[in-house]
This record gives sequence, C-alpha cells and structure tokens, in this order.
Amino acid sequence: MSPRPRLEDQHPDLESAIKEKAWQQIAEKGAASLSLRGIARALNITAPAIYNYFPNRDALVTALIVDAFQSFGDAQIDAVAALPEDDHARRLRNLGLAYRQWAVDHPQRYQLIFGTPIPGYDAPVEITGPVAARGLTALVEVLDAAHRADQLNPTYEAAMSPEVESMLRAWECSRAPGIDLDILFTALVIWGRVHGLVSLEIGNQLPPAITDAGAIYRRDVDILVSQLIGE
Amino acid sequence: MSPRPRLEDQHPDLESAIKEKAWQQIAEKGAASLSLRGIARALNITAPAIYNYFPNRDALVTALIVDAFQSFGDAQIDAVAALPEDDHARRLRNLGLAYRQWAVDHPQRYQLIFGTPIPGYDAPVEITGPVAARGLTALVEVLDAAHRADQLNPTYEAAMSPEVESMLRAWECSRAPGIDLDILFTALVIWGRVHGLVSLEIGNQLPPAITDAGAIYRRDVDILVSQLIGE
DNA sequence: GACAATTAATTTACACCGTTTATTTTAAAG
DNA sequence: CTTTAAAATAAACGGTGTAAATTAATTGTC
Repeated sequence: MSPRPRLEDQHPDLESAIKEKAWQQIAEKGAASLSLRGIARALNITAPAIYNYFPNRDALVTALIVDAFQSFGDAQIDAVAALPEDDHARRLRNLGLAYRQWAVDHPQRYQLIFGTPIPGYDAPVEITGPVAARGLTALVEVLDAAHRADQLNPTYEAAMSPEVESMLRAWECSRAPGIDLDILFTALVIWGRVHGLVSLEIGNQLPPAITDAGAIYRRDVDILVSQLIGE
Repeated sequence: MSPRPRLEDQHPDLESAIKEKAWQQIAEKGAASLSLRGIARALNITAPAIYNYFPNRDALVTALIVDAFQSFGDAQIDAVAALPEDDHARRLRNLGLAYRQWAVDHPQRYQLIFGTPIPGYDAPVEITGPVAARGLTALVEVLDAAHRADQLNPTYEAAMSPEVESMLRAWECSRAPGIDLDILFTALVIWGRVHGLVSLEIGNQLPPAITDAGAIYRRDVDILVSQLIGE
C-alpha cells in the first residue's frame, strides 16, 4: 500500500524543484508573473501535479515568502555576527547597510515579502509573522546591547502617549521580554525609515536624478547611527 | 459623418464611469483584482468597449495612478494651506500627519501608487513622474521656508559625499532650482521615513501588538519635527 | 506471483482574464 | 436617402488557477 513514485528520475525532490523554478521565474520576470502552469511547463510537468505538493498557488507563495524571510533574517544576523560585540555603532551601521544590500541583491524577493505583487494573495500572518520577526529581532538586540552598555542616546525627551506605551508593552511581553520600551519604539521607527528608502529605491520611485540611491541611503544610515550612538 | 453616440443614456461619460467603477472595484477587492471584464460587467458593457477609451488595461491603470497622485498631492498642499506661513514646525507636522491620513483613508490608492499591485504593470515614469513630484514638492517648500527663516536645525555635520552632492545638484537644477542641497537630502529622507512606516501599516506588516500604528507614527513625526525645527 | 490498496500524475473541463478581429449598429454629414 | 465614420458587440485566441475524473505505478499482503 505505497504510492506511485514521484518523478524521481527527472526531479528527485519535486517540491524543492518547484520552489526553485518559482524563484527562477520570479527573478526573471517578476513576482507578479509567477504562474503554476509556467513552472509546470519548465519542469516538464502538468500544472495539476503541483497540487500534490502545494494545495494551491497561495500556499506555494507562502512557502516562498517563508524562505525569503529566512534568507533575509540570516543576512541580518550575519551582518553583525563577525563584528566585535562592543562596537555598537558599527554593528548598527552594518545592520542598516545589510538591510539594503539584501534588498538590492534580491529585489524581487524584497517585493515579494514587503510588497503585494501577487494578485489576490495576502499573507497568512500566523505563518509569516514569526519568520518575519527574525530580522527585526536582530535590530532590537543590537539596540538593546548598546543600551545596556549605556551608549544609546535618548532620542526624544517627551514621554510616550499612553496608547504607544501600552502597545509597546504588549509587544514587549509577547515577543521581546525585558526590552526597554524606548528601544522597541526606536526599532520600529528605524525599520520604517530603512524600509521606506529601500522600497522607494527598489520600486524605482525616487526622482530620476537620484541615480545612486545607495549613496543617499548610506548617508541616512550614518546620520541615524550618529544620532543614536554617536557622541 | 459622425460616430455612433456613446451609451449616453446609461453613461453620459463612459470614460469617467469606467474609472469610477475601477476605483470602486479597487476599493472593494483590492487593486490586484481589478479587471476590465469586471468593470464592463458592472457597467452593462462588453469588455472590448473599454478599448475605445483606453488602449489597454495598463493605460487605464496609469490614468488611475495619475488621478490618485493628483488627489494625494492636493491633500499634501491642503495640509499646509490654512496654516500660518511662519509656523514652520506646525506646517511640517501637519504635512506628515496628512501624509499618513491620506494613505489610511485610501489604502488601495496608496498601494496602487507606491506598491506594485498590478501584475505585469510598471508605471511609465514620463507620465507618472511629474504628478508624483507634487507631494514631494510640498515638503521641499515647507523645509525651504523654514530654512530661509533660519529655523531649520543642521541635522548632520559631516559633509556629503561627492556622489550624493552631485546627484542632489542634478536634481536641484532640473526640478528644484535654488533649493539648498541639504534640504533636498532631508526631504528625500523624510519621504522615505514617512513612506516606510505608512506602507508597513497599510501592508499589515507591523507586529500584531501594534494595534494603533497611527500613535507610533505621530510620535515619530513629533520627533522628526522637534529634531528639525525644535528649539 | 497475483491482487488490492494507495497515491502520483495526467487528462479533461470550467471559469476567469486581457486582447484581437470581424461585424454590426448608429447617428450625423453630404 | 445614402454615405461615412465611430461606438459597441460577438466571437475567438491564448493565458491563468483549479476541480474532478481518470490513469498508472508501486508496494504490502495473500
């Protein structure tokens, strides 16, 4: 009572082969034009065969997104792994540079993760959420280390509004126990700042005169680091 | 030798009716699921009839984008129109708040403009570019006014890299003659910062604990304004 | 070794999409 | 009227995701 064998001769691991071809298609023609039939064609397979590995197209996309988040999170973690643990400014700076670098190296993946390039698809947060958190966690950890070393400048003297404070506390309890609320706020805002410039660049939405968005980005990161950690 | 009349009985201005229904569909089911056939169905029209008004789907989308940019630009301009011309901090703050407000009020439009929700579509910059610039221009003008009133704090002491400087100068010459390069840089960076947080909120990509992203955003705007114009 | 059970893969089909072509309808101009 | 030109339609093509039915291949059991 065992199944018909998969097409092991041609594709020892069809599930991986499908994802691989999907990435290939995304890299070539953009995430929007990903198609099950196209993947099947490229693999000498019929389209419905894919349904043995993914219940539908959205499930495949979700799997791709999870992989991409993993890769992105790894890049963030790697960005600080080799740096001295007490050079908080350099760690933060490298984190920022690595953020953009990953996006520039994999623009389609970045848009797949942070944009909405797939018609009708919206990510199931219960699946993508945890993986997505990894990158942000790296940032929080770097900020927290700098804070514990007393090298983090206070960014804003005014107290948080009660709403902000309670939201951040809820977040802290659920995902980042023991982290200072100011740090969580700063992490969120940095994330937005960095994501904004990068997504404008990737999306080709900056003024045409800005031919090297990376240079702008690097200066912004420098400013950010100097404000937060600089003397 | 005059043409068959348009369906004036049902739709006095079919072109507008098409765009209107398009917006309606976008608002209801997202920009990704906009379909010519769906629009036609809703208007009791056949799909190819649309081709008398728009050469193809992308042209319709471009028209929608232009309209959206117009609306967005108006919102930005209106945000400062009624404020005293010398209250630069308030003007900047209101500009920031209006940015998010428009996005929250019209999330689908925002994604249509700044995301890539339409499969296979990419905006013709020569058409969308000029309209897109209006919003940014409003920001530049507010910053410039504050600068001329000597109320703009220097954000960063280090000199710009040559690449950044030459890019900004090119931009200044072509679109913003007479504006200080530091201001242009600041405008770009503010844009990214604001866009980033808003697009994360609209895209539902913030941690679930952040139930009121607006509160976070407002604090970030306050920080921004206080850094730039604060005492 | 034959049989039944199980599952991968294909075939077929459906409903949707954007778009093209050819055709019809219509109103106004000559 | 008749001609003419434009608007709308009808029909068709190739594309998509996906569901249902069918085929094929392998393996545990007898």
